[in-house]
Amino acid sequence: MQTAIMTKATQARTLKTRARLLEAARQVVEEQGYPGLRTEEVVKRAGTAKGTFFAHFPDKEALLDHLIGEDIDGILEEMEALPAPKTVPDLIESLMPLVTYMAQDRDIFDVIIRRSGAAAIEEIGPIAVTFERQFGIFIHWLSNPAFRQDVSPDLLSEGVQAFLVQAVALNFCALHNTIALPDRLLPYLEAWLIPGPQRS
Amino acid sequence: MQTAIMTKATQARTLKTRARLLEAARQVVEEQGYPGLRTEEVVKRAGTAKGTFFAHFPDKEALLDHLIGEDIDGILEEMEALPAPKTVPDLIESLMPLVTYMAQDRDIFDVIIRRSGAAAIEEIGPIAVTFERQFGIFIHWLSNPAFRQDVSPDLLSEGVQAFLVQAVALNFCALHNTIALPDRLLPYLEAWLIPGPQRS
DNA sequence: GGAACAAATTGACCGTGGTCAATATCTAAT
DNA sequence: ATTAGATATTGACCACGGTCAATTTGTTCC
Repeated sequence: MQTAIMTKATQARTLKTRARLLEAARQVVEEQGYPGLRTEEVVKRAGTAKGTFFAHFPDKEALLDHLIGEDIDGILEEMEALPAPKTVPDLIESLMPLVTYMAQDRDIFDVIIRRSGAAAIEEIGPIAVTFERQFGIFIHWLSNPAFRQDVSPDLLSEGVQAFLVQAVALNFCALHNTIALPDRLLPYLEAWLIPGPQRS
Repeated sequence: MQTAIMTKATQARTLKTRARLLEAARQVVEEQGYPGLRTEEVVKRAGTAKGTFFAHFPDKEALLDHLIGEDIDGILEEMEALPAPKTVPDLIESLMPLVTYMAQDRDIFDVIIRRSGAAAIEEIGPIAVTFERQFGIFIHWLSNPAFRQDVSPDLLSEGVQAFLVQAVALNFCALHNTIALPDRLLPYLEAWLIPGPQRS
């Protein structure tokens, strides 16, 4: 029987292998950090051949996507538990775990940026999912009279993401990293979320 | 005599080699585009050994930095010749050459982002320079009563860069690329540059 | 059990960026 | 012209991500 969707067939083995690969990868990351993650090492610890790795993940970045996605999900978990911030400094404080995570390593940041939007509809990865989730949190937070009301919370949310990325990116830049992340975010987000009165 | 700074010594040869490498690279890019750029091919056409390439550029990305930097400089040249835009749609139109260039290819975009801030003070690359130049243009454009006056043109300029990057990034994302770049930029920049009146 | 098919696994192999000790070339001082 | 010291060039070599035809393992039906 071959109905339209028939996703049965050998799975127990596959699932175990995948789990072993992920566990091994976690271990390596814990010991050497993300920059030290080598597929060869993962495969060695998982006790599989290299080809097996690439049968489970289209490329190394897909593994990073998975791992980083999990990390970010954990952070968002905490963020969701927080009360909605009512001032910009509060907002920044609530954002800091996420920001610090993204700012920890240049390569991680690059992967996050590259994967934050899916490259094609079929392949929305874990990081892309976390960005949607993040987006939702921001919308919720920004639907608040404490912040500007002349544009939609959706738009505000996109802007916060844009400034957040900009702040972290500048932080990696020697020319501009003398200023701490929260201090950089403050003027951005105040101007974006609570614009002052126009002159003229 | 070994004074503090003594940057003399064998140069004619070096300069020629470097020029050959760059010329070869340009040729390859013209024929195959940036994605098809292989150091081996460059080196082959320049008639040098691989090691020579890496004696002239710390890594392949440094070459890309140089080439892309030149491209962007050409675009900024045109932008500087333009009159200062007085409305957001005008601004967007003036920005489009830059935006389209950045949006042409995912890998180029990644390099641009990674290099737009120097990784260390000593190594400000061509792309980083173009971003400073860009920044200056924006400041000039935004020092205009047509745009909001409650924050500095510097801050406005940083914001424009942030939104610009965000728009291009989202454009690479299948989930969000149904909307054209100028249409995506419009709400961002109107909300950023001409915030409406606050309610309350 | 075993035949027949599907799916997972293997590891030798490749492409490409990047390294480095050895060599060739240049410059300047005598 | 010769020598010494610096600088540029070379190409064999390595690291590491990724491929694929061959093989093993699992499943299904008789």
